[in-house]
Amino acid sequence: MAAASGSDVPAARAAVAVNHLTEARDGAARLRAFLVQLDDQRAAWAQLEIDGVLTKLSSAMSALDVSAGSDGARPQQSGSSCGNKRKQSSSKRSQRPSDKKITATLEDGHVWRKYGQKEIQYSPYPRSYYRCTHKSDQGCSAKRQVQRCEPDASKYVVTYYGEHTCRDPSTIPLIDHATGALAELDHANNIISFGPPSGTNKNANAAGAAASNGAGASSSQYLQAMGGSAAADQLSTSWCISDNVFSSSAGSLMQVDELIGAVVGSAGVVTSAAAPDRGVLGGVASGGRGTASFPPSPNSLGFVVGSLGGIGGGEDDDDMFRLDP
DNA sequence: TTAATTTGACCGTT
DNA sequence: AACGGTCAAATTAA
Repeated sequence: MAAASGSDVPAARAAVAVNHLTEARDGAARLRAFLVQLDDQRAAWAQLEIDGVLTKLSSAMSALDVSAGSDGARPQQSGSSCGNKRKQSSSKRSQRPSDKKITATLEDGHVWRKYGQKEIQYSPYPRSYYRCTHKSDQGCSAKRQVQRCEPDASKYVVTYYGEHTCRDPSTIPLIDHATGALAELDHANNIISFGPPSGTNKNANAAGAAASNGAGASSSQYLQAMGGSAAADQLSTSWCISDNVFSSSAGSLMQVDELIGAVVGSAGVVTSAAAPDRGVLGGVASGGRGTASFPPSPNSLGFVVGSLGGIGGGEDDDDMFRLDP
């Protein structure tokens, strides 16, 4: 690459600038690390912003063509001093989310059933609780919570808990060959699978339903940003894996996780490979009556799942696999 | 009629 | 005692 460093900016001044940039980057990284510890949707939003700042800072540093200590920002997570969490009792409350993301659509390839909604303190928007539709069917323990994003009401903060153990075609996260994240299906082998394993994506009846109105408006542009019709073959919602940070400046889908370092360290930020979206959109638009509740899960796919003769007991579900002393 | 959503009550955790 | 997660009866939609 053309060195050209000296011609535009005097080396001395460039060094000073880089020094400041480095400090700024470190500060931003620390702030982000702090935010990660907060389990707040606003914090998540702030992280997104900080990611952008970090990217810019890195770019600026690169532009100055100075290699300012690549160690730069260290995550410093698990704040040994400032963030001492209590205990992690094995209670229903402290089930840690396997994934958390800000998204514009509620559609994620799985079929959910809402079982509750609560007003949350200090939050203008209620939180909705969903569980996998196949909980009663197959005892699938996956759950998710959805809440409008406070800084940007057109988006949602979706937090996932547990993994899908159901075998319904519509809920099987197909394997992402790119990542090679196979194996998942293994532990659930004992289940009979109907129909073709992959090809049968029921591309939702997206039926352009898209631009319906109000709420939907802003989401359409969002979808477009996410690459439109990403082949349905990779809707892998990467459970627990979470190693990607989607943060194209235009704003797209990002995963909030504790992988601060990944972003901070490198200038070039990842690219989104798999948008866990199927091009369905309905979701957002349809709901909305008077109350500020969430739209029902757009599960228009009528899938008959084979009954697997008694999986487990059935009723007392609720506590997933946990035994309360 | 069945299935999904709504909504207030209940209960465990903090 | 407050808050948040879940239950379950009532209601609505398909």
